Amino acid sequence: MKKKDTKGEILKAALNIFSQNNYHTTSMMMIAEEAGVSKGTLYWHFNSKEELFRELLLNGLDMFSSNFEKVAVEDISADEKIYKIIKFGVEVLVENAKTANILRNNVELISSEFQEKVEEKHNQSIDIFKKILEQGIKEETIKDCNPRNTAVMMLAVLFTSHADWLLEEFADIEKQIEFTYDFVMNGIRRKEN
Amino acid sequence: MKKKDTKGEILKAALNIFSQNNYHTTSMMMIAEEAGVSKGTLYWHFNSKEELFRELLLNGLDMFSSNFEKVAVEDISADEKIYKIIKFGVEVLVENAKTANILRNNVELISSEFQEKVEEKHNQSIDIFKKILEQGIKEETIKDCNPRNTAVMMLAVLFTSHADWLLEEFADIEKQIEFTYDFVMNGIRRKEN
Amino acid sequence: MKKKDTKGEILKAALNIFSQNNYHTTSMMMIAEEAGVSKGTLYWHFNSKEELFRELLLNGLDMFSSNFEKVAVEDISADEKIYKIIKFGVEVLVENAKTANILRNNVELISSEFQEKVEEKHNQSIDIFKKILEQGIKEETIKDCNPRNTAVMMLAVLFTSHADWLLEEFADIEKQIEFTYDFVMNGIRRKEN
Amino acid sequence: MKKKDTKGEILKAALNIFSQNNYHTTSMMMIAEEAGVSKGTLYWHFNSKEELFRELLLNGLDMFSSNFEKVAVEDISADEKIYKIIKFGVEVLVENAKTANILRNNVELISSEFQEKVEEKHNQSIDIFKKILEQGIKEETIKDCNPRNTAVMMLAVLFTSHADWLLEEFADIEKQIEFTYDFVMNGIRRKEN
DNA sequence: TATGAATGAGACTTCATTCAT
DNA sequence: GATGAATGAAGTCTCATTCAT
Repeated sequence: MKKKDTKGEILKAALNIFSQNNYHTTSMMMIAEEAGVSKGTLYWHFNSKEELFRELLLNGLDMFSSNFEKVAVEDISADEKIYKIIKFGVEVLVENAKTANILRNNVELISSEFQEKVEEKHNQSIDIFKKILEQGIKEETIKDCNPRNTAVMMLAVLFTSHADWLLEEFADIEKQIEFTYDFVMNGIRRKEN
Repeated sequence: MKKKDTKGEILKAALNIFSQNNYHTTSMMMIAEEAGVSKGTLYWHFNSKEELFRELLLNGLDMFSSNFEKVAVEDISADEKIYKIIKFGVEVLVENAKTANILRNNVELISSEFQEKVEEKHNQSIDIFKKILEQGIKEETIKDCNPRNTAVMMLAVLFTSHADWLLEEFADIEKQIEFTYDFVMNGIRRKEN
Repeated sequence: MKKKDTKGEILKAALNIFSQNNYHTTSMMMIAEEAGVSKGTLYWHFNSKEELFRELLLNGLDMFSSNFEKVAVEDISADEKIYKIIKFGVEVLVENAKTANILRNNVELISSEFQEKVEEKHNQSIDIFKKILEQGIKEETIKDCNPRNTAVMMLAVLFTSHADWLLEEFADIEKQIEFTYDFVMNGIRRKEN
Repeated sequence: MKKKDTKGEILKAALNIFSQNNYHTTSMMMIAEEAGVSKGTLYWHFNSKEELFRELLLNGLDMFSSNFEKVAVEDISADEKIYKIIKFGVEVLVENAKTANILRNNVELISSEFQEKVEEKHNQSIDIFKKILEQGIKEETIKDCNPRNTAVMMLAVLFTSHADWLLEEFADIEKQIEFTYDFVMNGIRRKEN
């Protein structure tokens, strides 16, 4: 009784292919084959390669910024918010390693119009981080840093690294969250007693 | 009486073009035009587009890892080494913004053989950082973290973020170095007195 | 209680679209949208794009040749026949501007088999004109020209020109008929008294 | 010692193919094969299919309007000018039957920008005819007609018909010229003595 | 050394047509 | 009768690469 969800199949296939390659080395043919449909079918469901890619990438970005936002408005301390965001970030990055790869493999993109949209999302996330940091400064748990630059660094830490490791040492996500949180909060210097 | 250094011109042109675009959106024609030579000339000096790109990218990576290495073997404390490396990293990233862009815009690459070489360089840098961290742990100035993961994070912090800012708040490189060093060493938590 | 005349709607829509574009720039999708039906419906009523187009074009051609024929067999002088045919031609061309455009925009066509059919209709019209001219020669009102070539020229005059003008000077159809008739009958030379 | 004139070969091949088919039924592949070069070579010499077609069509149109202009400024009577133009038109149309076919087969075209250029050339020719007719009216050899409409008709007569016949009855171009001239000047009515 | 014409594989995309529902 | 998803052939165009000069 259930209809075939071809569009879903295509998106799944595209996720696979785009995460292993990048926008330019991925061809519509590759996606069609992975999805088990014809090239024409791709164009029935999406107007262009870019539109298909957009849907994937923007969905991915949304997954982050929307959740960041949710944490940001909770009625908890900045410290807890940072922990939650890192926890969420690491978990999602691990579970959606493919999406994360698409994000990573396509920093640079196609049409500038599109690029702007991506940057906008990026800036949204940075703004959210910034506000949390400002809250923390007011609460006197975060030191009086430049919030914007610090936000950029936190995002860099969150996005750049995790997928690379998992296969190696941190099979244990919990440890990875702790590690990341500690790095961001305390840095690497040994506290002298 | 000095001959035209055509190969040099080509490399300079390629640096310009590759830093504004990426590997796949850059065509040999664009490079030839920028260099003021014909496409054929490109192929006299380089066997392929990939080889030309390789020279640029690998040179860029070398610039970092070789200097990291130099710092690593100096007879100074780990703490000082970290400072020097960050200082060097930020300065070079700023001065060689174009090369840095190539690195950023082409995380993902072409042939897997090439990709391995890039990863190898990357791992070299990580190893150097790791050793410095281990030195620091022994010296008891760095806390007892997982050195490899910490090294990855330091590299992420160093590479991902700087170009974005410069135009904005940190016209002053010194401040940027301080900021980065402080972030890595102490994190963002406020020290209670 | 009248049923929806879907086939009629399709033909009307096709007339609109084909008259603004031409066979190759008109897609089945465009016609389907204009008709407010799905592409599948088009294929229920017509076996192919060509068949749909054929119906339109051949209908258009028929409108002319059948009326020409009617005039041809009337019991009037050749002179009167020519006037009637020009009158009819101009009027119909004006009223059925869309059909006329289809005729004009698709001189060259698709399958040669089809093309032959179009040429056949064309030749039918020429033959009718030829006979009228021969009648006129016998009646000594038409000069002793080559009737076939003259017929071709009359058809050219009739079909090629009218649509272009209407918007300009001849809002008045009567004048246009007079002008065309005079051009064909008397040419442009001034009669000397 | 003579170099291969590849661009010339391509144009010749394109003329062949475009005159037998039309813009949309002619593919770049067909032209490449006819010219004995690869598809890529077409794009070395022309930026697009449209540009290639443009060169052919606009050249063709120029051939006419430029020669019309030359006749128009000669110091002869309007009557003689008309004869010369018809003579030239018929001769060229016959010799360049292929170009003439391209003109005929592509009344409707591609980009509207292009279409405007074609219409401009068309209007140029009409203007030239108009001026000649006005001269004739002043000289009292042409009757007092509407010059613009008459010009349109003359052009229609000139362009629509000739190629079709030659194969048939008028192997003799001279006769064809006479016939056309007579049709335009005197129409078909028999002069009564 | 240098050029630029030529090549051909492969990319994106369109669209007439089919067919299960 | 009608729908719309699916197909696949065919078309335009790009571009790394080669090669005769």
